[in-house]
Amino acid sequence: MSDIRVRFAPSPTGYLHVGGARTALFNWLLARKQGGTFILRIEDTDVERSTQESVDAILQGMEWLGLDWDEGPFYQSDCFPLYKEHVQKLLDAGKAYKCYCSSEILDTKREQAMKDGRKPKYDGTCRDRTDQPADAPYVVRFRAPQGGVTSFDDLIKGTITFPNDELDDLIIQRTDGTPTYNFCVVIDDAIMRITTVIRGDDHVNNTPRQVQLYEAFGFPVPQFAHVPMILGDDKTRLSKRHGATSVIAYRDMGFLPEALMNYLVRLGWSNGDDEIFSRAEMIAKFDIGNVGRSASVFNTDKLLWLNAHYIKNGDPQRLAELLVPFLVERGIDPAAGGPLLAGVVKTLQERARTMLEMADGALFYYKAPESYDEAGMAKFEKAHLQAVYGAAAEKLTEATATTSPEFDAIFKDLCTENSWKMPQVGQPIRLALSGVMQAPGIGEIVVALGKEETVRRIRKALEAVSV
RNA sequence: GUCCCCUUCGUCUAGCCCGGCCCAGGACACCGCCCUUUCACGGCGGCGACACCGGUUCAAAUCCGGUAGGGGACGCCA
Repeated sequence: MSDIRVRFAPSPTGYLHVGGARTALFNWLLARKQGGTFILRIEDTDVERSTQESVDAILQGMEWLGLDWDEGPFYQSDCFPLYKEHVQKLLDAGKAYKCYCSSEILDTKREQAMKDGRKPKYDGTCRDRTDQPADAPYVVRFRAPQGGVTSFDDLIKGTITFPNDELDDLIIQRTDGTPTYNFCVVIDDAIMRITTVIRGDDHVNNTPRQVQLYEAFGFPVPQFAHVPMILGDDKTRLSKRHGATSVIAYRDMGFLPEALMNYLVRLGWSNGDDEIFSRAEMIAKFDIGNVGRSASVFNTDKLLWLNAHYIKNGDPQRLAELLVPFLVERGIDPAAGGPLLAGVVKTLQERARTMLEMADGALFYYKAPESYDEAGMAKFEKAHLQAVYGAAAEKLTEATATTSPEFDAIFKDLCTENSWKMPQVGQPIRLALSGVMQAPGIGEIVVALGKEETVRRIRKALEAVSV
């Protein structure tokens, strides 16, 4: 048991997207590997944009992935008094000051600076102001050190140094008295005794300010690890316009949580040439130091490949349970009759890349074909089809045909007795049973369907070709 | 614009810290062949990259410098 403490701190302004999920995963992995503590904290200081729905969506996403936390969820909105108290401390120590500049003035100054090609930063108007306008609204700003540099060692990117003159006096408390993000993270991470801050690298620019805040309070500065972003296929920041980014959307598209986890862990991190990682393996092998420094592109093809792998090797019983909602969506209730779902799943495991594909492939088991693939039927003479169906129906009726070897024997007999070639028998039967040309092995289908239903479908096909 | 970061096959990456084993390895995708009663699975093979320029060195993907390109940040959002 180590005393490493990490946290995942999403802001509840939307669902859990894959980028956030990966950040959560890396935190979780580090905690689990080292026997540390993984804390979930909801950063909802922006009351305007935070919603309960988002909180629920985030928790749902984490639960689906199996990212369990040890403490929390804590809500920053519950801690306002604590932040206030710390703002006051800084004020009392002269390390923060009240600023009466209106946001309008600030905005115009910022625009002007951008236009002039200067870095837009607070000009320090109120930094040394001595008068205290009585009722004027104000924000509280941190009195950032001037001159010199602030640097920190990043576990992933190495040492990063910022000239202090690039940093301005950031607002730590808004006009309405609420604290701002950069201030809250520091207080929270310090109070929760976070030892390692793992977050997206869009935060590196915030880090020096936070370090200064830690130092102003005399808090120990945690270690930082900034993980690179996940990009869309056009190499820009992943967003809705790249398609699905929500973790739950992947579930609904028929992805397995272990596949998404495996994909995410390999995005930006690697362990030699290994591609497949079980939970236990990723925990055992994960090393934050092996995380790459550059952004990576989200590639659905590879995710699909991993998903296929986990479907192929999954437990049929569990897959069957996961498949039910997809079937119900297609108007089929496997519990209402028809072949045993786990048996159906077995015939589809090597063919489906997603549960959605599997559901589509499973439809014919529960709904006898009403029509037959025309191109497929057209390959055979009508008389041949009639002969095959007639002979097959007769032979199967006599047989037990409840196992695959049994069916194979019948199948072979049909071929030899009539001197037919395998495809001449196989394809017509496949058509009769599934209606389509691409389906699982006929033996598998027959076993799943059972003798009676098989015979029924062949007779139905016989009728169809006899009119 | 300013600051910070990044740069190996189309994509994910190994190798880089500790130069030679790398005319750069694996995986996905793609192409071909084999297996096969369909589709898939699987097997085998192919295509394909060290951003660029200079320097250091007997030797550089690996070290140093510069250039270019990309991303991020610059908010009383997080």
